Amino acid sequence: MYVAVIVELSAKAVDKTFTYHVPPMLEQEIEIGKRVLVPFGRQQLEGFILNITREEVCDYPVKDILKVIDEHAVLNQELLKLGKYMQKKTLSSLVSCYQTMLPRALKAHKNTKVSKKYETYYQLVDQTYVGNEKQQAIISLLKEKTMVLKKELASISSSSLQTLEKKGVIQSVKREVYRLKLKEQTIDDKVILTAEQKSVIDRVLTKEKQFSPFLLHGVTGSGKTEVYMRFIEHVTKQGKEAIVLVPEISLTPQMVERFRNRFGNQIAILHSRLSLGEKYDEWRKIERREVSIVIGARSAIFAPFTNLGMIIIDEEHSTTYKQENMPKYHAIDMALYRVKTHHCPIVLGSATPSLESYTRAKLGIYELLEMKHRINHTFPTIHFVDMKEEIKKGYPILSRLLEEKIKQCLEKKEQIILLLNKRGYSRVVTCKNCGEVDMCPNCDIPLIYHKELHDMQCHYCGYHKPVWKICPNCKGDSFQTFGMGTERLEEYVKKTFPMANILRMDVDTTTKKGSHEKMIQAFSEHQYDILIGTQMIAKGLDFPNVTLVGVLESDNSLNIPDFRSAERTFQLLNQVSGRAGRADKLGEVVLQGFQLDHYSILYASKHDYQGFYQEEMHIRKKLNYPPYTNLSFIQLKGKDDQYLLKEANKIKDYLQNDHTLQILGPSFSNIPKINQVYTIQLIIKYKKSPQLISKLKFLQEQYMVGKKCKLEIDLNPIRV
DNA sequence: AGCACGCCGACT
DNA sequence: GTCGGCGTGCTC
Repeated sequence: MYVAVIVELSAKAVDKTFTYHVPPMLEQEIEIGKRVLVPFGRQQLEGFILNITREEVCDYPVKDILKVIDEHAVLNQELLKLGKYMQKKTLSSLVSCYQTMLPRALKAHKNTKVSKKYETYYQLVDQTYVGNEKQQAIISLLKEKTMVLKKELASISSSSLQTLEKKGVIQSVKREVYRLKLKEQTIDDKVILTAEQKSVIDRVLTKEKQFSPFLLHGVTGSGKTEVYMRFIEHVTKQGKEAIVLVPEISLTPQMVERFRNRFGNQIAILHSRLSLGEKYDEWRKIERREVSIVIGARSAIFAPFTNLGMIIIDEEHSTTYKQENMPKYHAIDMALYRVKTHHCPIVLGSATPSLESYTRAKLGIYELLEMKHRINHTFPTIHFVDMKEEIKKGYPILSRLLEEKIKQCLEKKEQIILLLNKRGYSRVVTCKNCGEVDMCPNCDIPLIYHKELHDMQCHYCGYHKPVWKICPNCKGDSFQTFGMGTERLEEYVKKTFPMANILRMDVDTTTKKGSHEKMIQAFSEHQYDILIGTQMIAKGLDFPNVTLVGVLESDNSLNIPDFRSAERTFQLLNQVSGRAGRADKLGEVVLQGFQLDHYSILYASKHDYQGFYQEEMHIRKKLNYPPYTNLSFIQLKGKDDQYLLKEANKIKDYLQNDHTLQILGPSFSNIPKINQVYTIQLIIKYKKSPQLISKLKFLQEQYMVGKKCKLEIDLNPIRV
């Protein structure tokens, strides 16, 4: 017997299978999709079995496999095929595709330390034995309950426990335990469906046994989650399984809780804030069919179910569904591929679908479902405040209007969310005398002042240093600061409203595991009146008592040089304003900014998706951007920026031979230098180009070795 | 990723 | 004359 093995190394040169002989001892154990340990050159590596053959003719000496690692295959046939599809879609090595589909504990890698966790129990074997007092206490406990935890018995007397085991009176049993501990379930309040919800459910379920992609366009507060739960209820009743993707599950604990309350232990949860052991356990629950529902972030799309009945992707426009490092896959691509194999529906839900998805719905590639009404029938009122005026009048942080609204809100004992997508205290520190700016030595961007830690931080490379005492340039000792972050906003709001309880949520305050959940919990229990936070608080939070949302620098994201910045701004504002006034109370939103007449902000304030879609599509057409064209993205990274520029121009010349391609750049990336490494990029626009993939593969090979720079390719990038 | 092979500069 | 630099290429 011989096996074709792909080894754990992720380099172009080893992106192929290697043939090994299977010693007769191991023949029983081998199976496609299992991991094996093999000799490879002078080292030993792990790899996946991709094929098994009886005979093999080779012109080289074949080595034996050393060990079969798994009892059960970690990759089933479907996932093996999906990995090949991912490889094609992302131009990454096949083995890296397989590795990303698995939790760390099951990746083919020598240093995997994560394993199953066991608890030791004891049971009584000899019913007749009579011992001393301590021993009898243990025995009677075991007579009462057949299995008792070791910890519990050892607390009576660990030495007696040992004696009894040695004498064969009792016996230890190991049981696998799952590490993820969840809160107790509460009562599930199953609501009465609206007509809109009913018709959406009916429409999808008529196609439950075929590949059928749906785009569910439902405004915030229209009850999408309830619809998802009904789908899942139906699917699991048919004995099938469902996957639900959410952008970042640790930010949406309420949603998980609702699912858990309805489906209890049928759910596994997968997201990045779980420990490696917890992730592995959740995976095992799926593998052993102990659950039929998975709710999780991007990588949960690879849940090894074999009888999928539906995939639901909530907030389908979210950028978190695209992996930023290699393999740069998009979860929606993977999901579509899976539902095709399983002949089942997929529901992409959003209040603000991506232009690409909405266009697909218009073209009939997706079936469009709409939910236009909020369950409580009100949209929040939106106020605009031009900060140019406010600054002149001496209100640079909170406008007079927002301050007044906060006051009113606090008097009514209602809650407030303030969003500012910048962390730290102030953004730039300059010398008053000579204007010198404190910059990051590794990244060429200004350092950000953090008051609590009293240091200067770089938000890109993590570099930090003490605050200047004297200017290194002119020896001056007075400085001024520009720009505001959440830390400063918190300080200001505390000063203005000393009686209010204020909670700040950003990367700096949520580093500890579980702190997210605790903070959100505390805020929802009204332990705080005002929640101040970055982008991370905008997603899917559902607080019935929040009646005022203030967005500071709401037009900030428009200044990012990306053709999707208007779309992002629209999505963010829509989402944020959806947070206010969800229950019976009327909500209000205050948008502060400098260019509030921008169409993305105007349409967001009118809750007019259609209007935004039309206008943005018009611009995309004029400028030849997706969805009217396809994009590919090439990045060159290296320490010598002049060299990078030369190489990028060479690449441009090479690609420009092909007249189906339009090349933009080379240009420096948004953050030109991070950690001493420069990034230069090229954007490739095309309608149809049969040659492109092979050209990109050629480039990939050229830059594999021997160059002073690294080349990265992103097909269909979501950030440029 | 490792590790050897191999072909050019500064040393006992 | 040799030691060692790391560019190139191979690993079943």
